[in-house]
Amino acid sequence: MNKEKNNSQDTETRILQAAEKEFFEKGYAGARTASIAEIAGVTHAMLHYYFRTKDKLFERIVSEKINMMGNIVLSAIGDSDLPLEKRICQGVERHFDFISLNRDLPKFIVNEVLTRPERISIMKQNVLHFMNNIMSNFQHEIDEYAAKGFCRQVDAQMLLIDIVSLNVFPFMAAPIVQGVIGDAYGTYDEFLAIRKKENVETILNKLKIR
Amino acid sequence: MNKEKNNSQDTETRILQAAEKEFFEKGYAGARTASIAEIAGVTHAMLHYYFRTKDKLFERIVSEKINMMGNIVLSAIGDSDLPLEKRICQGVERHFDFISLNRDLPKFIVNEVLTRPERISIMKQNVLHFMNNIMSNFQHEIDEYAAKGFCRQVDAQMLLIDIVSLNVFPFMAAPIVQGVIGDAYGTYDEFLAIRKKENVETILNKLKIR
DNA sequence: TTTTGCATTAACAAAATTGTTAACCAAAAT
DNA sequence: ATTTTGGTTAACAATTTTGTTAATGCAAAA
Repeated sequence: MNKEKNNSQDTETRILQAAEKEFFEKGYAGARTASIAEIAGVTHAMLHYYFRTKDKLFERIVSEKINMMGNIVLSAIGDSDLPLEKRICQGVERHFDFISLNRDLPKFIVNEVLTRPERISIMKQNVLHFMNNIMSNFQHEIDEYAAKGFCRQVDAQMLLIDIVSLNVFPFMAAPIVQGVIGDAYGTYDEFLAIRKKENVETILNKLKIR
Repeated sequence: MNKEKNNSQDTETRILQAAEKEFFEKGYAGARTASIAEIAGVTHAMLHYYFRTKDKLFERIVSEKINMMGNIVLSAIGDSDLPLEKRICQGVERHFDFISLNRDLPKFIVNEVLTRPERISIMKQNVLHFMNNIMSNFQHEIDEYAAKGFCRQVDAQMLLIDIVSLNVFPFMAAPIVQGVIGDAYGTYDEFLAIRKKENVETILNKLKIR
């Protein structure tokens, strides 16, 4: 009985959501504007009405995701007001959880951002500026702990790369990993829970005095 | 003076090489048969003459690469006739070097194989069969060393995933990593050499008794 | 020498994909 | 009441991309 009203806001966001799904699954080249429109439940002329071209629509998604990628990396460093071990535990876990909630994001970044120089530099501008400060503080904190003999003198940047490497891989290569492990750890999500702890351990191990 | 002879062999392989380059750079959807032909230096009708369709040409490349992927993973386990520590050092290093020589392979596998169920199962068939035997031997060896008190009782599968994670990431995410580290380690290839050692250390650390 | 088979080419056809237009409609503004 | 505005649609145009065909050349076999 209640007529559908003219809902410009709604269709725009529906197109954006559909576009994200399609671009994430198939990449820019593989995505079809007609599919996006179909997923969004609108005619494909609407897509062009709102976003003009496939390219402009894509850029909308990309710039959104480039920002997310900043958080994904920074979240791996943890809160600076916690003691070092806690901080690192928290950092690894938060980073892992972040990716778990955005499982296709790393692949998208690798394919659609890291292949184009302009986008790489946008990402650097948005992330790197923060990063350097935070990282040098982080390195200081490690150095202090190491001076007191509480941990080894590890390189903060290397540690960050370790964390991201370990956390990203089980999501990016999920089908292979699943093939290798079989059901030895239960469902894949159960494996991931175990893997998360494993990664925390691996990182803490690098810090511990032998 | 020496006339070019009818060189069917040559043009076929030229097309294959060009196809590999194009598919690796742009993926299936982004690749253009006309570009492939141009890179190969032949008319694009030749491409269809030799491989019929873009799809068939692509499958040729994919099946070749699926086999390489078997090696890439298996190389991470090392030679079973070496003592455990040596074996792991060698495994990590060989795996790292393998990827270093095939830097675009992991991305290609993630995008073009892991997204299609049929191809995943082909890969599993080609890799998994070997893997299980080798892995269970590997686990046995670890267990023996651990029983003697020479190392910790670690999970072989987890260790393998650690190795592959750590080794693959600096290549797949090279532009970001480069952005983060800047020139703190010299050129990127110099960084990679350091990173290789770092990865060996990280893995050995997981084995060492604390 | 003629014929046969294959490689090669250019031009063309077919299909898929993106982008545009003109007409239509419902609601708000005048 | 009528005009205007913006969303919506269907049909169409333009472009890009894949795939085909008929004609040509050329080297080795018959």
